[in-house]
Amino acid sequence: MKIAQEFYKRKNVLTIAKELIGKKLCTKFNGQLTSGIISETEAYDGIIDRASHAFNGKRTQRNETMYAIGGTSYVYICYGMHHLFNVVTNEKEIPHAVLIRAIYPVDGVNVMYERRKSNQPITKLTSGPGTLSVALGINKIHDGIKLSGNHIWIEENAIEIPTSEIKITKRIGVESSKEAADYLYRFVVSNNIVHALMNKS
DNA sequence: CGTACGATCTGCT
DNA sequence: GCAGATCGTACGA
Repeated sequence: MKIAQEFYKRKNVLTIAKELIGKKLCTKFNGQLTSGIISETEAYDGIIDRASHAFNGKRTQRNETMYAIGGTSYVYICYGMHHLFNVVTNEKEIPHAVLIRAIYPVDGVNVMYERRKSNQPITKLTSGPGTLSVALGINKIHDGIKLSGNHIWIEENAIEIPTSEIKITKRIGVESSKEAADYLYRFVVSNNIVHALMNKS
């Protein structure tokens, strides 16, 4: 069951980031379905968040998609080679976003191994924001597409993650963002926990 | 135009 | 734990 757009249009990006944990991120390109349980997210709180690309209302060709309506895909290139996938939230013109930092592979696992060209154990196959994009086949060409479509979407929880297993920490890689470096905007459940929960049911 | 810098990953130690 | 890879993007001249 695909998540309704109302979910993404809500105002509190932290709530959305936390609730995305346990949901299933899916892609389908050339008829190949791949998906995984979202196990790590980070919230980027718009123009008042120094770590956000849209801090202080900054608006450029790269981050234009952040100003789109909630439920839009925002993909940008990081360190010149990694395609990072975000979900835009809130209303149009309000540049909130949630970075998906890790998933636990579910559908199309063999396809994901091929795309990654790696023999990692399954808990490590898509455990970072760059690697999950490779595995799911997400590129910059998918920047700006709607999650209500049939290429990239998110489905309701496949499993329930106990709240006690979700850790809340500072965000990764934003040390230089002054006060924003200390915000507790990261939500994470270990892929080992997800692995155990998946194999129980 | 030229330059500096990342919301990272990998492999080696 | 750390250095190196690697290049699109932003921004100043």
